[in-house]
Amino acid sequence: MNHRGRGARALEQRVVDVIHARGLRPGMALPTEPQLVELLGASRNSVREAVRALQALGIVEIRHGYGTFVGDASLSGLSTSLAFRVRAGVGAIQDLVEVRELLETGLIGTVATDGLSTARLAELDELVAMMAVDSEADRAFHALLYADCGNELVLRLIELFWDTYHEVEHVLGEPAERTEATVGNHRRILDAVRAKDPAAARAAMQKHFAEVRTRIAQATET
Amino acid sequence: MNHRGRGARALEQRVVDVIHARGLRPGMALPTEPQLVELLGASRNSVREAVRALQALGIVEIRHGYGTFVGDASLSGLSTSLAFRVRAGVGAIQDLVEVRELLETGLIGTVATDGLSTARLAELDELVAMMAVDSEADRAFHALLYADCGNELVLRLIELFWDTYHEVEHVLGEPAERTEATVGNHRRILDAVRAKDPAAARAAMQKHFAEVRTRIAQATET
DNA sequence: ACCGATTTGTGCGTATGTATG
DNA sequence: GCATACATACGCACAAATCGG
Repeated sequence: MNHRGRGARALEQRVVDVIHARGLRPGMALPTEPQLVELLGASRNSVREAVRALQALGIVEIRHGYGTFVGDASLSGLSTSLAFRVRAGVGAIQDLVEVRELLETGLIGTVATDGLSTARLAELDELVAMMAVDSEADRAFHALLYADCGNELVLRLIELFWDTYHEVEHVLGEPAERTEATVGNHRRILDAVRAKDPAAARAAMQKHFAEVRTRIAQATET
Repeated sequence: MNHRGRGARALEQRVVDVIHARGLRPGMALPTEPQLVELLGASRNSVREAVRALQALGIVEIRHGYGTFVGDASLSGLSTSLAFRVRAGVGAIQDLVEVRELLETGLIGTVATDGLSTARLAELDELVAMMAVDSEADRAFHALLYADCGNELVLRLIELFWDTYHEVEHVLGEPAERTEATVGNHRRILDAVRAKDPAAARAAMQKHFAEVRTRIAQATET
């Protein structure tokens, strides 16, 4: 047994340790490859592979011919991993929607309790109106609904799941028509938020996702 | 000279394409490095860097001296990315815990409604008993609680957020003692599930996370 | 328990493309 | 345009790990 742990992953961690030890912030430059080779006592290949792995996780950002910089660890790694997962798995689409439902039904309760500004409500009204003809309005609606919840992570996650869902929806399913039912569901959600009625908001959200699920079930059966 | 597309990311995608094209399922072997070199027309180092990036995302699993295999995209490798994000100040620990709370309070309702087998309940009883002395029992409890929910994705996500939380907890805070209050909260959750009382289960879960949040608030103030 | 084949891990050298000054 | 520094890519050789005979 190596007291250093598995060689491959150990190097990645040591690069991260260098970042933390030097107090490097996102956007700042890492030591150059020769410097990392000298610091970590490993060959160029090993260092490069470790840095490449960290790039896949969004921890560092490599710019050709310029240098390696600290990244912001965006959720792009989760995105590609999820995309692979839904293509490999069978029931993965339902799982994806169920996660969205868990997050959004929970969040809509707090949003409805706290309430939204009249300006924000007006923006959402407009998005609902456009939803019948513009599929992008749907995404914008869900994003804007939780924009003020103060949780950046859950915002990114909802956007990420939404994007992944629509990628695979287009690949493996029919183009979902923006039916009157969909628009009506979103309007009910918005009305409940405007009335500051958390229970009604949750119920409307559940009804919305229930219809999404049935639409998926129909598409996957064919 | 080289093929089109950005060298690094393009190779990763092409390796993934090979997996999809051959219908490789998780656990099955990828072509060997020399074969990938032949298939993709790239050097061995480039292929290795691409595969290492995929390993960081859990898409493939590399076993020294044996081969490279399709991974299950367990998302466990992404905990370092999320942990880095939190430590870099991009996201907050509270956000992380809030996402866990949203997922688990939503899930525990369905679990309590459907009920669990007596065998599963006995296992959970045992984990609660061990929780006072074994911190790993806490993770196992939350994992086992939703093991039968039929949603593999949400399971992995809960594991991911739990691992990330405990990584940053160890780095930036004191080792959290398994207090009697923690054990009691988990017992209350379990009792509510046994009684098939969704409302009580959700309430117990919220109480659990409320105490986690206060513990975080105390740690971040110091 | 050893051997040998296979596969991944590591190290080194060199050439090329790219951004900065 | 030129020079410098850097990342990128390629090729080769050897070490380490695993499996099956």
